[in-house]
Amino acid sequence: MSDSSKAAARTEAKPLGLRERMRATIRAEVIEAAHRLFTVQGYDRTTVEQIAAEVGLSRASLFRHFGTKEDIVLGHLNDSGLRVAEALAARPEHESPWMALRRAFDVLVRMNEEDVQQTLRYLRMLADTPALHARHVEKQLAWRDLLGQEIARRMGTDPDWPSDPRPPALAAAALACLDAASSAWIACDGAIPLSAMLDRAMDTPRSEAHGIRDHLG
Amino acid sequence: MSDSSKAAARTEAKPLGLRERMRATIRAEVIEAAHRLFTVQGYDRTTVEQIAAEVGLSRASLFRHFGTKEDIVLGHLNDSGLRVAEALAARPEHESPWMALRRAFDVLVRMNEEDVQQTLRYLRMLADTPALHARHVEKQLAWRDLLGQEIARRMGTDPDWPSDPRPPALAAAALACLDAASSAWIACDGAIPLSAMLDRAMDTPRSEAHGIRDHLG
DNA sequence: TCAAAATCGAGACTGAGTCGCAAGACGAGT
DNA sequence: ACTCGTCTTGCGACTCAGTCTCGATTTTGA
Repeated sequence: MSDSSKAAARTEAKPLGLRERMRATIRAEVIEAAHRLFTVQGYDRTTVEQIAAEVGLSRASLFRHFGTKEDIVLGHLNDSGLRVAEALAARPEHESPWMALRRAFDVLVRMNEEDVQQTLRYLRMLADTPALHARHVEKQLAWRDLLGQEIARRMGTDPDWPSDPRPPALAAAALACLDAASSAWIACDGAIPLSAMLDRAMDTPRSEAHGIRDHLG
Repeated sequence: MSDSSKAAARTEAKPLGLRERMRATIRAEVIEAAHRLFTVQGYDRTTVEQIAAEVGLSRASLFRHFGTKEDIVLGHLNDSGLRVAEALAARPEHESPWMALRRAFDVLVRMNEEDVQQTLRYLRMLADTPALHARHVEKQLAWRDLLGQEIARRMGTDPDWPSDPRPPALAAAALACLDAASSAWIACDGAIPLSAMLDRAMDTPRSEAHGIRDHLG
């Protein structure tokens, strides 16, 4: 009984102590303060010291919560990646990998639609801050591995190709389409829905090659 | 001592030599010394100070030749990107964009084949050095813009889509395939030719959507 | 209530990248 | 050949990100 009650207590009741909750609160506070400073002064002109002072923390303590300055901005992307991966795994088996990827991205589309103006501002900051640009795409490499694994499962393994480049290539190509669609989306100020951009971008790699070939006959 | 001899060599070898010549010589010297140190100690454990000392320069002066530490390793990639873009522009007009991209990459394949072992070592260092990973990805963005422009020219502009995501999506997808092919190539120690990996990776986005479906149907 | 564990602040330290200044090389005019 | 304005180079000093240690404080679990 003590086992089950303990297990129940850990899982059902709040295993989140004061510490955990405080940690989450501080994280949220830091992110908000940092975004405020970033939008006013720009990312590069804002020092970690300023952010720490804004929330009453020391520089060193801030680095305990966020490993790097970039994590303050990009930290949540890890979560997003996991959610996309879950959505992909939940797609029906008979769906083609490419279409499953397209549908998995709908999770992001919905998240973006929750507050379009906010998202536009955020993506714009990413776009015109080179330091963040590099990290942002690096995060997508993690996504690629996540998605590529599921794609590989769906495609099956080919004994002739011990290291088959196709699953990661497919995942990365889809992410490239996502990026291009996002860029086009912010370029037109969200006038054309992100979902439409994504449809058009992801229709390309699949239809273009043989489409053109058919054209040439 | 080696400092003075090297300094003397630099100033006496070309007393009337042009600055550009000197600059190129120094750049080459730095790159060679840096690569030597990197392969021995690893990228992260080698400081710019060490590299500078190795070639008899001050740290600050080294940064005058290479804007960043990463540029010492990745500087030549800008050139490579231009060459791929040239190769793409030189492809016949009737070729499909996707195939033209595939053929443009042959420039890189040929470069890699010149010294396979050297290339493998170089790519391996890029692969397992996170700091370089970020820059490597950033270079890909420059390539994407370069290639995307030519792709857009070939595809023509659609007045309905002022910012069409398809050209950059196609270019980025191709580059994603290139990356996946390279990764798979180094994963199998070059046992399978890079060109074959690239063929397989780039065949994916085009054939998968209907190819797999045909397979399952 | 008490002891172990985790967190925090402070400060020193490393290393990348920037800036301003002085010294040297180049090219042209005399 | 001389010199003057300009451009390049080298270097010391500086900022900032990120790491580490140490001692003090707080949370947690019993």
